Amino acid sequence: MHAPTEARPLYAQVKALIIQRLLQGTWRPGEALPNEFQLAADFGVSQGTVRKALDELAQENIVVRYQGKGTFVAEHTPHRSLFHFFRLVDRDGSRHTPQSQWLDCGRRTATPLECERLDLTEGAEVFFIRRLRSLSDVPALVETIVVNSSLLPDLDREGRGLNTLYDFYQSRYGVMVVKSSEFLSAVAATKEEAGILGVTPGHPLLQIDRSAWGLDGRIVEWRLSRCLTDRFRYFTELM
Amino acid sequence: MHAPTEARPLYAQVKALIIQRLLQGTWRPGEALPNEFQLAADFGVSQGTVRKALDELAQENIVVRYQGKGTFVAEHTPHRSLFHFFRLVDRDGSRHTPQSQWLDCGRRTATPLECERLDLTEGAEVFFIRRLRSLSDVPALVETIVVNSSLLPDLDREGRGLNTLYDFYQSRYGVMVVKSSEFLSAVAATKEEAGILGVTPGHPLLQIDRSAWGLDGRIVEWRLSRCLTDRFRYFTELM
DNA sequence: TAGTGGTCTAGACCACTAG
DNA sequence: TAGTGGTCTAGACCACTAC
Repeated sequence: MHAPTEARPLYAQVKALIIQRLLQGTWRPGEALPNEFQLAADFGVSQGTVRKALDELAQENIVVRYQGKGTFVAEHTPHRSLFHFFRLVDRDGSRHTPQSQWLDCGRRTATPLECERLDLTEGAEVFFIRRLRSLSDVPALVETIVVNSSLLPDLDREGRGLNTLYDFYQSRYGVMVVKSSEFLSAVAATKEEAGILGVTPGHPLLQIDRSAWGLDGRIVEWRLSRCLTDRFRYFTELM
Repeated sequence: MHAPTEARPLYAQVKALIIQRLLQGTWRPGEALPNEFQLAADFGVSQGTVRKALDELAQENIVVRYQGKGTFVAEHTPHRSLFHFFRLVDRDGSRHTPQSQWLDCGRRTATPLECERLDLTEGAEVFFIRRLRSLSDVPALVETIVVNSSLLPDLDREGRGLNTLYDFYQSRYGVMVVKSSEFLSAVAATKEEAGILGVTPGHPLLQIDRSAWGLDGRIVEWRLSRCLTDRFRYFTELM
């Protein structure tokens, strides 16, 4: 039986309840959820309804399901972070693992643009990282990462020098990045960028303006990357 | 009952059979498919199995389902083509419909690069289009489109001046574009491009190298677009 | 009112994993 | 062998559409 007051389908309600528990930390990253029948009994619905909820969560990379083993909270390993969110690939389509070199970082008041992108009120404090990323030891991009410092406190102390951040956000703060959107454009390298990347000023760079959202729907991070695409290209698929 | 010789799940077999019928033209674009029970009886499976096949086809934009109405072959209207495959949006995220001006077109022997991209043997004939696309009457990009002329014969006679091609491929040839992949990079405008787009040579342009595949898995088209991103940006989402 | 897809249930059996 | 998710079925009822 279910209450007729709630308009959404049952499976959507179950899905929301599971997300709620994930946010509360009921199950940690990598941990197994109870099996379908246990969840079904728990929520007072049939196993098929739980299945539909879990299938949707699996499709959104929030849980991972293995036949014969169980359903697990998706873990943002460095490999997964890179494979999923880092879209620069070699000319032949192959992927390489980037290295990171931190150039600068610290806390400061958010700029108006950052407030807009991070959905912050004027004057809020943010933590920023400026870093150089290389592929096969060749400088590939410079980027500025800005995070809401209330969402990820002490990142400046604990995260220094990290290469992949999304897995750190999850393991350290329980913040799971589940979606990002990007605006791409072609720009000319500034003098500073040209110096870092080893090209002449004005060299065409691919600018990636990315916002990343967490499981709770709040914006976690904004980053602006300026990439050399002489050796590597940005790959995407549309279906 | 089902034959135990086939390893794939039943719903996947049903899905493949439906795709086969779509390729044969059993149901035309925009037409309704038989309802779930009719298809189930037809294929000798249960309605739930047909549903799973149709749900996957709907997710891949191959069919469209409306509660109370039926399941229809997805129609590549100009609007859908643009909304789905044309990724340039205004700075504020809003979409505009581009206009097209054909600069050149014709038949010729494919270049080695085109043979590679279109999976053609050396010396094959292709049809090409070179056109300028504008947004709100402002030149936005120049692109070269190359198609396999055996897959889309007489496109040069019948398609002259068209703005959106994917819906034409479908309505004229029954070729449905279902997937594309793109490689993006930042490049410097050539003299010719600069002239057409109204900028100075060397101006940064976003290059989009796109291949598009049909329902049968064959490559339909390759295009290389070089876009001004001063006013517009390329938008994409990662989940 | 009849026909469609959408949801929900209950139960059977299969395929894979692990001790 | 026991436990998990994956597939498949059968049937009930709901929500929406069109006449």
